Amino acid sequence: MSSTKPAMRDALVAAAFQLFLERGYEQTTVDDIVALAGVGRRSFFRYFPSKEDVVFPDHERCLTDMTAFLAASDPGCDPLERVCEAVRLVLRMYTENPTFSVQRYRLTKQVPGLRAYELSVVWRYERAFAEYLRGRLKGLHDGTLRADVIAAAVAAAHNNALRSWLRSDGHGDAEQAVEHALGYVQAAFGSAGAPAADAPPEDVVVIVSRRGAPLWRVVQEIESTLERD
Amino acid sequence: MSSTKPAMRDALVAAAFQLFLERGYEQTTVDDIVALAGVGRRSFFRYFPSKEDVVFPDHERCLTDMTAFLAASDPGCDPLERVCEAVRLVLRMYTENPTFSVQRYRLTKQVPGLRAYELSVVWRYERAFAEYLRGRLKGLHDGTLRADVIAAAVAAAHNNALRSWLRSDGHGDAEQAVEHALGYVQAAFGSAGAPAADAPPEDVVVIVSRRGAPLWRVVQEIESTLERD
DNA sequence: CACAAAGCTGCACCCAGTGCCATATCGATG
DNA sequence: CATCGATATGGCACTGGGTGCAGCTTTGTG
Repeated sequence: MSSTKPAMRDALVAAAFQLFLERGYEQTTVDDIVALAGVGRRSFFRYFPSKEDVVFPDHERCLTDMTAFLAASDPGCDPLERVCEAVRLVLRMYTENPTFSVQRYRLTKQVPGLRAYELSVVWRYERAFAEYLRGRLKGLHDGTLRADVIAAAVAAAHNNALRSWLRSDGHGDAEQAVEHALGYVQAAFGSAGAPAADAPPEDVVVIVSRRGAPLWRVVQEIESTLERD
Repeated sequence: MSSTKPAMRDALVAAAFQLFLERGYEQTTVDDIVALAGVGRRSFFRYFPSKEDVVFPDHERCLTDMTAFLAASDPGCDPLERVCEAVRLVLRMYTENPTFSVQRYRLTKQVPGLRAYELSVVWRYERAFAEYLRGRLKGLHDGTLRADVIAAAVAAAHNNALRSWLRSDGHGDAEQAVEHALGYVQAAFGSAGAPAADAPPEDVVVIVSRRGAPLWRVVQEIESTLERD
């Protein structure tokens, strides 16, 4: 099986986090880690391409899982909804190990190098969203633009909720927070993507403004909404 | 003056790019660069904290400029519009040196380390947007969430347009492309932020619908629009 | 038991980045 | 003009992440 092998890998992660937490990330050398884990230095780099990778041991797996999840989508489903579903998948990875996630959050928050690394990881998730959306929105006006913007918005919503949960030391309800944040994005782009292959082009524009709104405001709103096509 | 001093800095950038373009980034050592520039190795790190920084020589300045620009905003202006204005500022930095920007784009496209670095740079722009928007949307429902999501959307729109311009080798019209992309974002979040302090609550409802539009579509649109508040 | 494949280790090496100190350059001042 | 001090530069040695290689051990298999 795939879960019984990596005893050494887990030992390295454990040793690394123990040292990171008691001395700090930059004050810990790879030699320190392998000494504590009782393995050779070379073996560390067999399991982790770089020192930073040991902080995000499961992201690679999660990323491939998520990509596969998107690839296996029903071609008729709502693309935005599907991406939101993928986000919930990612969130689950964090909530499965709350204490670990919180510890990692504290580390990444104060070590610039780790923050940069995390950024590149998050970016890969966002790219996965965008690639999927590009495929679904292909042919539509501004398809790739929409795909990129929506992917970024979804990722930002996820991060916002996740970070607030992490700041609460894993006490709040992460699922609910993410649900709320995704709701906001879905409201903003509400099926602004592909209205499913079966729905023909439509021309419904709804503007809700408030009594007493300055006229220029209403006009602007109409213009900008129309421009969406 | 501030523009007459950094002869050495410019020489280092020139030497670095010459070597990067003819040998590749990773095949070029810092020693190679300083040898070509005819300066001491230590001086390189005096001007650039890391080898990667030499690829983005002006981002630090641009970032502080942009932050100052946002900080100097009229408190009554439309926040989203202001952020879009800031984006145009960033774009200008790219379009001022098209050939340089295109060369850099080719480098970052194929060197993972540089891509990661660029990511962290872009992230700082996005954070500047988000911080500004957080200040402007403070107190509103989901203020920070909106700020983060809108900032991400704006940055994504900018990047989408910028990258398409860079792929065209700087031939297309970058301004127009970014304008179009920003238009999409403004349509999606059309002043969903603060309706300016002077605008009191309004209650105007305008519905533009094409004859024969499916009713569920209208309802969905109404829901999503109402939720924007 | 023999043998091969895979995993682990140590070693030597490259290169980015840093701290420290010596030197040079230049402007102000007596 | 000489001197002094601030600032810019250069050289040097050192740390530490990351890699290629070659040898050793373990494990599974006939």
